This record gives sequence, C-alpha cells and structure tokens, in this order.
Amino acid sequence: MDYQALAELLYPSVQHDCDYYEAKYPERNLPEGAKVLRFAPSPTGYLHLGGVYQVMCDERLAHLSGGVFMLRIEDTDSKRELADGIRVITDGISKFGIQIDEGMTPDGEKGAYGPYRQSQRAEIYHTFAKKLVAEGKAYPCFCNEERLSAMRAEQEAKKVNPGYYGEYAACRDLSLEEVKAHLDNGDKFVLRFRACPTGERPEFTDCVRGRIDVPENDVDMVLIKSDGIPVYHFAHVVDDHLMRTTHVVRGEEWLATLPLHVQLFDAMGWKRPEYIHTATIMKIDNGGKRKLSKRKDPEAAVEYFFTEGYPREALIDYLLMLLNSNYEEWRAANPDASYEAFPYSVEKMSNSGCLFDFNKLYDISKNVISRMDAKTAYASSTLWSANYDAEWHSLFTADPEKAIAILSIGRGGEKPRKDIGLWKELPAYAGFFFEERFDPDYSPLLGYDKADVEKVLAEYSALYQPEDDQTTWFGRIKELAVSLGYAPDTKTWKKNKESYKGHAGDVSMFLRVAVTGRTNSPDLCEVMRILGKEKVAERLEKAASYIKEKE
RNA sequence: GGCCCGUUGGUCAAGCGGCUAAGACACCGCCCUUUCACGGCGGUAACAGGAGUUCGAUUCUCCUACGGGUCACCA
Repeated sequence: MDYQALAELLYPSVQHDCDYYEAKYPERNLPEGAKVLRFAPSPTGYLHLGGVYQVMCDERLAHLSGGVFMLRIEDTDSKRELADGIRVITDGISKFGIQIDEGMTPDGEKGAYGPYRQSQRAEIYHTFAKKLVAEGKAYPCFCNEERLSAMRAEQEAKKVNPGYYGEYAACRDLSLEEVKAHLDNGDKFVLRFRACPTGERPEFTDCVRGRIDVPENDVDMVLIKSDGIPVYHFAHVVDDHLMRTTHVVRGEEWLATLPLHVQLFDAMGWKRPEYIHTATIMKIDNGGKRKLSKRKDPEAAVEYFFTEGYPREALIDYLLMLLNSNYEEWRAANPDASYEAFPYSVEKMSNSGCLFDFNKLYDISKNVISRMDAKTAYASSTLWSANYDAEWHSLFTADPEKAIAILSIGRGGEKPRKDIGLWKELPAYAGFFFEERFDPDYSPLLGYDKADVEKVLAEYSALYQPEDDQTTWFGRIKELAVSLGYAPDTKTWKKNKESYKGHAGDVSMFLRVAVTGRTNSPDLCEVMRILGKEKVAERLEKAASYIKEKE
C-alpha cells in the first residue's frame, strides 16, 4: 500500500507540512516551572458550575506558576452549538474576575497560538491527519450509519466488545483503487486511527490519582468526521501540542479515553501533557447521587448563582474549598486575604466526587458578605440588583448615602452581623427603611398591655433625640419602662417577675414593631437614626392608630 | 454487561502502620443579649463488609458490596 499516495488522495489541498506549524507555534519562552493550561468548553449556551470549578484550577496553576491561562472553544459539533455560546462563557468567566491571558476573551481573540476556535483550525488538523495517513497510522472509512449499527447489533448478539476494530474494521485495508472509486463516487469518509495493540497495558500517571492501570485501546476511533471536522480526541491532541499546553485539567469522565489519547500522542511522536482529572460535583436526587445536569438542576449553570445574588468571592471560596482540601483552613486563618494569596497545589486536590452543599455555600457567602465594608457591600449588592432586581435597585440607589448607612449597621469590628447570605435577601431585610416597601405587621403589639403600648407610642416621640449615643438612647427607654412599672433590665425582672409587668426589652419591642413593622431588626437605635426623627414619629403614630382601630 | 475510578459522621473533609480518629457546615442544648443576627461553651454522629500481611491496621494486599464514570461521525 502506498500510504503517501493515499494521503495525497485524501488531502490534496493541504498547503503546509507539519514542520510549518511546529515553527509557527514554537515552544513557549516561559520561566522554569511555568504552567500552560487551558479551559476548553463547548459553546452549548451556558457555563456549567463544574466548568468554573475547572477554570479555578486552570487559572490558579497557571498564574501561580507565572504561566498562561487560555480559553479555547471546542466548537466541533455544530449540532449542539448555540449562537451566543462563546459570549456566555467569556462573560461568565469575567464575572468571576478571572483574567484570560490568551484565546477567546471578553475583548475578542488574542494570542499567538490561535485560532482558538476549533472550527477555524480545519487546515491544521488536516495537515496532521495527512501525516498520519502517510505513515499508515490512519485510514479512510466509508462505512455508513446503517453498516455501523448492523455491526453493533452483531457485536451485541455475540456479546463481544462493541466498536470498530479487528475483523469488524471493514475499511481498514481498502486498496488505493477502492478508495479512489469511493471518492470518485462522491462518497464521504471519516478518518480512522489505525490502532495497533501491542498487548501491553499502558501505564500513565494522573496528577491527582497517581498510577492508572487500564487496558490499551484497540478500537479504530474516528479522528475526523465526514464533514472534515475532527472529533474531540484528535483536536485535543493536536491543539494541546501546538498550543504547548503543559497541564490538561478536565473532568474524570475523560479518564476512560485516556488510553486513546496516549496512543495518539505516541503516534504523533509528541510528548504528552500532564493530566489532572477532576472529581465530579454531584447532587442528591431521589436518594441517589448524580452529576449536576443542565436540564434538571438550575444550579448547574453559574448564572443561577448570580441571579440569587451570591457574591463571586463566595463562589470562588466554595469552589476552592472543594478543589483544595486545605483551603478552608487557610481561609479561616486569613479571612481578609484574596484567594490569590492561597498556595494552591495539585497534591491537595480531592479525587472523589462530592455533593454540592448549599448550606455550606450559604454559610461561606454569609461570612464573605459580613466581612465586606459598607461601601464594598453597597457595590456588590448593587451589582446584583442592577441585573436582577431593577425595582429594588432604583429604590436602593436613589440615596446611596442612606443605602450605605443601612449596610453599615453592625458592620466592621470583631463580630459583624451576618444577616444576609445572598443579595436577593437584601430587599426583605432592608425594605422597611423605604416607605414603598414598608409593610408593617403590628399584630405582635396586641400581645401586650394595650394602655402601656399606647402610652409608649404616644410619649416616645418627645423623648427621642437622634444625637443620643447607644447608652443614652437605651437609658431613655429604660426610664420610660420603669415609669410604667417595667423592670429596667432582664436580670432584675428575672429575679422578681411578680413585681413587674415585664422589662425594658418589652418596651423597646413596642418601638421596634412600630418603627420597623416586625419583631426582629438590626440595632434599633441605628435604625431610628437612619430614618430620622420625623419618620420615627410618623411611624409611631401609624402604629398607634392601628391599636386604636383594634378597640 | 465489559472496562475504569472511588468509598472516614447527614455533607465537605484531616489522617499517609501505633491518635481518646481533627476541623468546617447542618442539627440539638446551654450562656451572652433590648429583638434578631452574631459570639462563647458543650453535645449527637464516621473509618462499607470479609479475609490476609503485621506485634499492631482507617492507613498495605485481595475479594465482595455499594456509588460514580465510560463504552458515538457529542464533548
């Protein structure tokens, strides 16, 4: 068989030889130890949480080592592709504040190793495919779908492994004339890899799993589809070689095809990259674990978390915590440090799949938000509201000074309040500060002595001094309480419950319900100061008239 | 079904031949407290099962069970 002639026959229009591309994409000139990684998603219309999980790993390893993080788009399957696919991915990544050094970025394509969209690399793939054919390592296959399914049926009946191999590989030894006849006939072909089993089990190492022991591949897998576009396996090998990728981070579902990839690297005569197969993020479903899926789980798409109002720092913390087992400990010791200061390492990566834990994320998010200063919190919350709650946004941003004052309550200091885990909760938490959202529930007032409640509501306005400090402020309430026969504090009251109607806390509760419209609120003294004397008086009257109506 | 990978409390996990088997989240109790949110203290709860190696196995080996993945002209 004249393989050279076959190669010419199959790929007559290939312009360059392989050396041309080797020269065009030279070894990168990077410092010792610098890693080159890529995130390589398909543009199917959304960014998967598991994708960001990998992005974090890629980005950390690249940037911590002084290397390169690139984004390559694997758009070799036009059937699954979505129009906005690439933008959704680049936007999603930039929402995490992650810098893409090379490839598809929010500002367009950049870098010297492109194009970075596989659909635009056909010429490159064909060049290397031609070489494989010329060396007898790949061959055209004209089997149609019918033929292949007949083959599978037969294999199933015989209970042998399915696939195009050995005696089933009908087109493996087609003569040059037969190929020519097919081509003259206008038949489409796929290019198949000629697997040559050696009978030995290949051995290779995965950075997180260590030695992996699998049987070698003996199937003549498709390398290039009949439309001339390669399948993932071939594109992966060619691209990661030419882009000089040093570490391939991908989901563990790729472990199964690793033997093929190893064979391909060997067939091309290339050094293979290091592999890091990540564990899968799963969720509980009907008592069983399963992979997060786009169709069933809204939280599979990162957009969901932004809609809910999780700050990106919280998502990053959560993902890094899953990715590196010692991250949580580091974070506890360095609560205010940027995640970029964390010494991320491949050694600390987990190799077993984990369940997505909303409780944990929520807790992390609560901590992240509580640690923000008021201005940062304002910026973070309005970033959310601008996109996902326009009505609240205009209300909250109408007076930024007021908004920041609201967010300042209980913030800073050793033990900041942790009221909010998601920005989505902010309107419910702070709504009462705005007349438009003030929807009071006065009913708890009915549980107290009516005359006392009325008296407090009537008299407090005159007592209230906005300039009072915390202690003075509460002192006035105490005085009022005592004058009505309430104990000045809980301790006194507990010692002698019979002598008092209640304690000062009860009286402040009257005020709390009247002013905020609910039984719990952040510090009432601060709340009143933000509302102002006038508004406080107005609300006390409103509550008083409610009580009156209830007669 | 074949082949891979995995298995420490409900969840995430430390551990890398000898420990009363960490910690975090969740849950429960107590304390603090003008409500709430914090914070403090304490509690419930785990090495999948069985062989073997060893003076000694959570740690090493094998088997079983269970879970996950993969067997496309999808990635």
